[in-house]
Amino acid sequence: MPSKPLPPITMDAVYAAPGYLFRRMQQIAVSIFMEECKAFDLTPVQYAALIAIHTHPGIDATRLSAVVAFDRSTLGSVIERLQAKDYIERKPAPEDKRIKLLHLTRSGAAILREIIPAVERAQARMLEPLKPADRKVLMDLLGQLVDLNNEASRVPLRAEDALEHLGKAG
Amino acid sequence: MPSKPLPPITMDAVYAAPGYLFRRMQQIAVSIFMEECKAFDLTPVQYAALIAIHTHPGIDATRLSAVVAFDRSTLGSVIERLQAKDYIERKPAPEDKRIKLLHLTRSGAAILREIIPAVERAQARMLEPLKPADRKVLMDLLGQLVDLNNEASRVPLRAEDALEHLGKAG
DNA sequence: TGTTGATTGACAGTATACTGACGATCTAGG
DNA sequence: CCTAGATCGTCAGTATACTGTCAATCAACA
Repeated sequence: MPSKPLPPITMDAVYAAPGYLFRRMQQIAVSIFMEECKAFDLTPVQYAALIAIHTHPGIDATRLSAVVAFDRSTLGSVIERLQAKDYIERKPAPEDKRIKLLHLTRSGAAILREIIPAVERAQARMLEPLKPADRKVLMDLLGQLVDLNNEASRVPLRAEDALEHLGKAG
Repeated sequence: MPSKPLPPITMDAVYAAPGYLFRRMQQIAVSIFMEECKAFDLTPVQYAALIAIHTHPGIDATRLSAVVAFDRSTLGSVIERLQAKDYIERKPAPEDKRIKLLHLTRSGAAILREIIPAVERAQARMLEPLKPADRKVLMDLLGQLVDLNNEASRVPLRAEDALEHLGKAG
C-alpha cells in the first residue's frame, strides 16, 4: 500500500500563516532598530530593560522580568551585559540577601537620553510603509491580541502589579 | 550644570511601541506552537524548513534560506538537527561539488503529515481572541507590512525567484 | 588557459529565548 | 524556635538569529 501523499502544501500558505508573519515582522523590526541605533551598541532588549530600570529604580531581576516580559534566565545575561557596559549597577538589598537591586548609572541615563530619538525613528520606520490610518488599526488590533493572549506565553507580562510588593517587606 | 533629566518615559509607551508588540506577539506565537505540537519535537523554524524542502525537493541550503527567510548561518544548524532526527537527507550535487541537495526522508514526510493538524490548531489559536473580521484585517495589514518591509531585513524573502536558477547549471 | 570574482557550506562569536535544576535565603506554620 | 515550602539568582543545555570569516569550488573573462 503506497504511503498516503501529503495534503497539497504551498509556501504561500506558510507565508500567510500568522506565526510566520509574526516571526518575519519581528526579524524586520529588530533589523530596523539595530540599523537606526547602530551608533549606540544597545539591542532592543537591552533598551527595554534600561527603560524599565529607569522607570522602576531599585527593582530586582525577577520583577524586572515580569515588567518587560522577558524570561528570567535570559534577563540574567542581559543584566550582565548592561552592567559590563556600565549602564546599570546592582546593589545587594539590605533586608533580603537573595535580592540585588538595579539602578541606572549616570552613563546609563546618558545613553538613554541620547538613544531615544533613534529608537523613535526606528519605531516609525517599521510602520512607515502603511497608510497612517492602517498603522493605527494594526497597532490597535495587535495591542488587543497581545493583551488577550498574555497568559498564553510562558512569561506573561505583569507590568505594575508585579511591583506591588516592592518595599513592603515588613 | 545639572544633567538634563530624561524626557518623561513610561512603560506604557514601551508597551504600545510597534517593536515591543512584534517581539511579544512572536513570543506568544512560538509558545502556542510549541504547546500544540509538543508531541512532535519540531520547532516552528524546523517545521517551516521541512515544508519548504517538501515543496522544493532537491533545494540547496542557500536557496532554502531565501525561500523561508532564515539567516544562512542559522539554517545550517537547523538542517543539522533535522538530519539528526532523520527527517531530511543531504546528497552532494553531481554537477557542483559545493552544493548539497536536500530531500525529505520517508520519516520527514510522515511527521509532516501528522503535525499539520496541530500546526493549524496553533495558527488558529494565535488569532482566536479577536473577532473573525478583525483577524482578517490584522493578517491583511501585517501581510502588507511584511511584504513592503521585505528589503529592510537582513535576509529578505526571495521565495520562488530564488529557485529560478535551480537545475539550469548549463 | 589562467586568473579574478562570486558562490557554497562551514565555523567562531555574540545575543536573545526557554527548560529545568540548584543552593542560598526568606516566610509561614506548628 | 525550627522546619516545609516558596522565592531569588544562577547555571547548564538547547534552539533560533545575526555578523564576519574562511577554504573549496565554480563561472566568466581576458
